[in-house]
Amino acid sequence: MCDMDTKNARVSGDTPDTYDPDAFPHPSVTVDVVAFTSLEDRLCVLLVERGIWPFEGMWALPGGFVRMDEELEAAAHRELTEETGIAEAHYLEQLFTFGAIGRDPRTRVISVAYFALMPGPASECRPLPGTDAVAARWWPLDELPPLAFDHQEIIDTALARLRAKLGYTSVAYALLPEEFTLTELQTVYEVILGRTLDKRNFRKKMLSMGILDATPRQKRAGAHRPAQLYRFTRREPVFLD
Amino acid sequence: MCDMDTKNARVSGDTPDTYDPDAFPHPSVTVDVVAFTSLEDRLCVLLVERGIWPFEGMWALPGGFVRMDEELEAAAHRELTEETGIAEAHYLEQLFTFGAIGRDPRTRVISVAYFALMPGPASECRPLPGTDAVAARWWPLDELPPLAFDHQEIIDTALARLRAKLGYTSVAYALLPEEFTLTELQTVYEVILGRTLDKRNFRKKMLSMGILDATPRQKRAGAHRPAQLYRFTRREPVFLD
DNA sequence: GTACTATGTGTGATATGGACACGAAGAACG
DNA sequence: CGTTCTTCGTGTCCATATCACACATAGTAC
Repeated sequence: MCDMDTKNARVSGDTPDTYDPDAFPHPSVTVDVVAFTSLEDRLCVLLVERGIWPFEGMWALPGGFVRMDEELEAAAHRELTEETGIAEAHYLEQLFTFGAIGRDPRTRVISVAYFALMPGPASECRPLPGTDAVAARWWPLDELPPLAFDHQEIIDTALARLRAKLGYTSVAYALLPEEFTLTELQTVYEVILGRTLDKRNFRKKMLSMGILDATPRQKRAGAHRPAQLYRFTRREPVFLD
Repeated sequence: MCDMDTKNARVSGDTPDTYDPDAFPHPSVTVDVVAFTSLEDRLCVLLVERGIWPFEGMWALPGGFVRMDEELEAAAHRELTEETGIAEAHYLEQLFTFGAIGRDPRTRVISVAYFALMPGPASECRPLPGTDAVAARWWPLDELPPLAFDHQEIIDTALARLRAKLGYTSVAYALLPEEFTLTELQTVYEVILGRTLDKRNFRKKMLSMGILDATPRQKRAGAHRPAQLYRFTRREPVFLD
C-alpha cells in the first residue's frame, strides 16, 4: 500500500478508519538548504542567525516550511532566497531526509535537506536578513559556530556527498564562474577534498575527459604569465567515465 | 533558519505568526518501501494489491503513514511487516523523498522512500495480506504490473541505486543466505546488473577484496562437483577500495 | 635586463580491468 | 567399473588508468 489510508486504515493503532488529513496529529515537513561556495580558497557554508526560540542566537541552515501547493525543490529555492537574499543557486540537489524524533524541540519535524552550489566570487557574502533571521553570512567550513538542531550532521552529510560527487560528476562547474583557469579549477578540487593534487596529473585528467573548452582569450592581468581560460562544455552535471 | 516558525513567521504568505502545528494545512508524510530479493535467478520486488480507493485493484509498494512518535526507519520496517508479513529486512536504507504535488489524488503527500534487501530462498514469497491490502507477492522486476501513484518511478530510482551500490559496497550480503557459493554470488550480481560476468575475473576480484571467508565445509550435494562455501566476513555494508 | 612567479608540459613505473580455455571432481547410468 | 555429463576452479596476456616526478616559458615589477 502506499501513502495514505482511506476507508480502511491498515496502519494499526493510532490511525483512523476514514481519511481526514486533520483528524490526527501530523509530523510537519520542512526543507533545509546546505549552500556551499568557495571564497578565498576556503569552502564555505551559508548560515543564518536565529532571532527566535528555539536556539535563539545560534546559527542554522536556511530553511522552513513546505507549503501545501509548492514542490519540495521550489521550497528549497524560496527559503534560500528569502532568508539569505541569494538568488542564483547554480545547482540544487536533494540530499537526505532527517526525521529523528527529538531533532526539533517544538514538535515532530521531518526535514528534507538539499544541497546547493554557487560560484565563489559571483555569489559574494551579501546576505539579506529575513524576517526571523537576524543575520546571514558565509562561514568557512573549518570554523563553523555551534549549530542549531541537527544541522551539523546535515552539513557533514552534505560535505560527504559533495566530495563523492566531485569524483564522478562535473558538478564543480557550479562553484566556478563561467570562465576560469585550470589552476582555479584545481583549487576548487583541493579546497573541497582537503588535500593537494598534482598539477600535471590533474590537468591531464581534466582535459582528457572532454568536458572543458578552451576560450580564445587569455587570462586578464595577473602580474605573471597569463593562463588559458576554459569553460565547461555543459553547465549541468555530467557523469564521468 | 530552520524547520518551523515560531513567534515570527519568516515564511511569507500562507504561514502564521505563531507556531501552531494545526493552524494551517500540512503536507502528510508517509514511507514507502522498495524491497528487493532474488528468486529463481530473477530480481523481484515486493508489492501489495490495493483494496481501496485510490488505485483500487492496482499494485503498489508497501507503505503508509509515519506516526508522530516513530522514527522514519521504524515506520518503514513496520509497514513492511504489517503489509507483507515479512519480518527480516537484512538491509534498509533511505532512498529518496518523493513529494511532487499531484502524486497522490487525495492530498499533498510527501513520501520518504526506503529500499530493502533480503535473501532469496529465505524470504520466500509468503505474504500476509494486511488490513487494506488484498494481496501481496514478489514480482519479477521485468514483468511488473501497472503501479499506483508514482511507484514505478520510485522503483526505477531504487534499482539505479542498488546497481550503483553493488559496485562500491558489499550490500550483496543482504541478498544471500549466510553461506553461499561464488557462483551464487555471481548470479546475484548478474541478475541485478542485467548482464553476464566473466567467472574468472569475478572470482579474482571478489577474493582479492578480502571480504569473503571460505568455510571448512563443502557444498551440499548438487549432483556435480561440490562448490566451496563462503560467507561475508562482515554482514553489514562495507565500502570497497 | 634581471628577478620573480605562475603557467604549461611528458615519461616511466605500477596497478587495474578485461578477454580468454581447459582440467578436475563428483553423480548418474549402463 | 568405466563412460558421460555437468559444474567447479584456475592463470596469462594485453590495454588502460594511475601515480610520482622536474624544468622551460611568459609575462610583470623593479
